[in-house]
Amino acid sequence: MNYFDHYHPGLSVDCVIFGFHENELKVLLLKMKNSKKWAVPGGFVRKNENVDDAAKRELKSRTSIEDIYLKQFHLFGDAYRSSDQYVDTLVKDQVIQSDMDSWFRQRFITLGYYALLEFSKVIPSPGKNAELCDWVPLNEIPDLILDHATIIDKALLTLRNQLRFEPIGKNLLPIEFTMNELRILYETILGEELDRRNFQRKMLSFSILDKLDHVRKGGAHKAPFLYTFNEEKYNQSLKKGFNTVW
Amino acid sequence: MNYFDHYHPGLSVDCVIFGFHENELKVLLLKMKNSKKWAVPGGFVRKNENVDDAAKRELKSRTSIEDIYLKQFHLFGDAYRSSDQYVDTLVKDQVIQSDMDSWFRQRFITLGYYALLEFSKVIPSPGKNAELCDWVPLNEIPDLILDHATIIDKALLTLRNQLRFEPIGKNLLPIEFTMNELRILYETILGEELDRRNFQRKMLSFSILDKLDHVRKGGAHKAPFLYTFNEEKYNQSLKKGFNTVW
DNA sequence: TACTTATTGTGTCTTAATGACATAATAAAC
DNA sequence: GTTTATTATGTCATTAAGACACAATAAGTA
Repeated sequence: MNYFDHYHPGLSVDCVIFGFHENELKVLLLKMKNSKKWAVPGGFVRKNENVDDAAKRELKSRTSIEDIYLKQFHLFGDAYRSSDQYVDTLVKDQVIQSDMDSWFRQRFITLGYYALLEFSKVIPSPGKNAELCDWVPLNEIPDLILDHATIIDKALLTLRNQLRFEPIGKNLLPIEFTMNELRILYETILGEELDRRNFQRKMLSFSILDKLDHVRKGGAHKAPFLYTFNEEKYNQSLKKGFNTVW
Repeated sequence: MNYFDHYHPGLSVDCVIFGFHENELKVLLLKMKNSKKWAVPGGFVRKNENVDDAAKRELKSRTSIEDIYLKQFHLFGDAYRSSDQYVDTLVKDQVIQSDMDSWFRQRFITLGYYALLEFSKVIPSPGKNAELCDWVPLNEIPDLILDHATIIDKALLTLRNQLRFEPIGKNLLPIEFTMNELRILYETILGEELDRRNFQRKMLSFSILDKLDHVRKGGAHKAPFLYTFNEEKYNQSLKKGFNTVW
């Protein structure tokens, strides 16, 4: 197969896939074949395919999930973000066949997407170019290829700013969750501690959560109430926006 | 000259250039040769050029301005955002020579940038592919090629959201301006009226403006004081951000 | 010159949001 | 039954926001 015939030249998409598990924010990464380096899942764009759809396609094949909260956040377009040395190692390690050499030696720009999804629903699948596909906590990111560390940083930064416009917990948490879990998610994304009581007051003031009549038993101490997003109210509030400041 | 030898394939940049003049927000547009349609200034990316630099280059050649506040805001990547019919008219109207035909018939994705600059400093220059380069008020946008109307809409939307992170007046207004001019700029971008007195209070609370000791004479009625951005305080505040909400 | 007019400069008041913190309730462990 | 850690809820002072009043003044008018 000749890549030049089927894909848009010099363009890739990379997806920073966020999940929340055991009170930690994690990203789904691929371990490269015959290498210690990891990478953000990514792919190429078919000639007649919307760029957004290429990202969706890659996401589905890595996670098995179809309906995904997915947003482009930045185009990484520096002239020398890839290099010949990098492709040399790919060929040497037999990650790519030598007949694809000229495709991979192109200059590539890459469009970064971030995805939010419920950890437990994901079935990680490495695909044919990777030997492993796994969740990695944000503070344990391993050595990454190319500028993928930058791509993750920028995704997190965008997510942090996006928090002002949209309560992203809806996409990252399971149907039922405690206020504590929601707050810890916010703290992780914002990188700062929030007062437990004030957070709850503010969150409830948005009127997008339903308090359920049962609690999460099993842990030590007092059992916390469970909450769920009220889809209808959530969508209504989303139109108006959640930030009153201007 | 063969475009394929010099430029990154299937990629363009388009710049939505904002200026503020006579209390109106305007964009700099190009009128296409032999056509009634207008376009946002744009260009291609050289093979060894950062994408950002390609946008800067285009901006400099249209406005003569070197140091520009410029931000990428969205990649427009739908598969059929261009069309063969469109290129047919370009060739027919001799906007492009027929030997460039195959270059222009590629599928193009385009990266949208918005620029903020001081109206009076700009020297509009149409270049060789347009017959006119002129400022157009936002509510008088003419018929535009391709998806350029969408590109402008999205730029304005991004600018509106950006207002929460950065007082963009600094880039759009001349050194000295009245509080009234600053407020009208905000009202235009936000698309809503703001209370004159509350706006002033809020703006001054940021402590990034210096009140000058002279006023703007000439208009009828009481002469308003002039203000200027205090560069040092502005940059300090920018680090912390201007929005207290989360 | 004195008056009119439209606009600017500044202040007040009420209400809402935020930040800091206190206390009671309760599930699990001892 | 008691202890312990956590959750649920409330209070209070401070700050920000929204609505609006009134004095000051430059230019035009009589």
